[in-house]
Amino acid sequence: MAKRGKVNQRQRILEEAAKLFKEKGFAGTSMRDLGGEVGMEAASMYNHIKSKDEILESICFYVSDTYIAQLAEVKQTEASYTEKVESLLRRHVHLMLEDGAAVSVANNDWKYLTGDKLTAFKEARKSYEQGFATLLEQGIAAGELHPVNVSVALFTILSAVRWVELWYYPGRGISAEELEQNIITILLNGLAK
Amino acid sequence: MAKRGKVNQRQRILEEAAKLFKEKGFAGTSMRDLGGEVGMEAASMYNHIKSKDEILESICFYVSDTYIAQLAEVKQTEASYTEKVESLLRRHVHLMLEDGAAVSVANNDWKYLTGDKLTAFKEARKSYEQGFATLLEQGIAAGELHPVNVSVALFTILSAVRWVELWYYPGRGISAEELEQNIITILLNGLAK
DNA sequence: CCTACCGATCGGTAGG
DNA sequence: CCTACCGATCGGTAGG
Repeated sequence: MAKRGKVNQRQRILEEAAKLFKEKGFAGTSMRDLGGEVGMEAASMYNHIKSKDEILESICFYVSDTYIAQLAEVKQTEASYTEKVESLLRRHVHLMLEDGAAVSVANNDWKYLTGDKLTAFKEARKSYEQGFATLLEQGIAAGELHPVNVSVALFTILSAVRWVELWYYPGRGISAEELEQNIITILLNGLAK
Repeated sequence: MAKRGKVNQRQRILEEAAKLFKEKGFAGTSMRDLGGEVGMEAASMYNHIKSKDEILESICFYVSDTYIAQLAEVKQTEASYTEKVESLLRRHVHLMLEDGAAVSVANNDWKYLTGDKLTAFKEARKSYEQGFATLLEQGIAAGELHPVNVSVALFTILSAVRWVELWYYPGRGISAEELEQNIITILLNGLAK
């Protein structure tokens, strides 16, 4: 029998919640729905989590923390700016493939955060965007990248990856590596010959 | 005094609903919230609409109908495939700028459609995607576009435009024309030099 | 971890 | 277009 510690059960609740929130939205998912997936009465889950809001917070900050850590990793690398952008892009695709439900929730349901948590999440996101934008600016200044509007480039890149989670599953007729390479080719080299 | 016919009031309800659904999600918006924005009791709106679900349907199908009409327009044009793709892209950005809230709802809240309407919406979307994909395939076959995976290219393009509505407002330090041109440059010519 | 239950809020209807 | 109200469902608590 697998051990069912408090931590494990909490983790299970968070994982099932991410799947349900992605599918039906935070507001569209009831604690009774979630209980059904976890195999527990709604009331029983309150032994492992504080509130429905706290579940959302855990998922959103897990994602924003990961993004920020990845940016820091890439920044301290010794590589050209083009390579740094490419590397960050690959990490985006990877996280999407590994933890797509959580990324989806952080992208779409962060707006249901409240108070301090909402403020903190917006700040984390802004700080990540600033860091990424700086990378693009440096790449342009160094003559490595086309002199496009940095904000437009930033959001185009960030959005371009978001569909992956809705579309990709192994056995799609394309491997994860090919998927990644295709996205990078389109964004770095463009569609037109 | 402006005339307040039944049709006008219905239109106002749909417009306010699109804004609220975008902001708080379909499930997160109550009919009382909506009544507050429209300036009417929740119960009174039922003289103009059949149900909350019907509001969502009207918004989603307005958007999918528009997309499909734009695709048909572009397809019958005499132009290179690259130009057709560019033209379709420009229309995407335009609709986003003109009717951002509705586009946002069709992108994010279509999942709350039910029964026949859900089926019909999915089919409309699939038919649009097929049509767009065919354009890309033809462009590749003609040697105009890089030989990338068509599905990957399609979804990368469609997603790359979605952030516009969340970010852009006149006075952003960039005009609508520049915005459009930057997005097209990035997607067609790529970021790297 | 469950049963029983709370006050609040939901979409929607009746009747005027 | 409003008042009054319906049954259903919500997030969450008490007590065991």
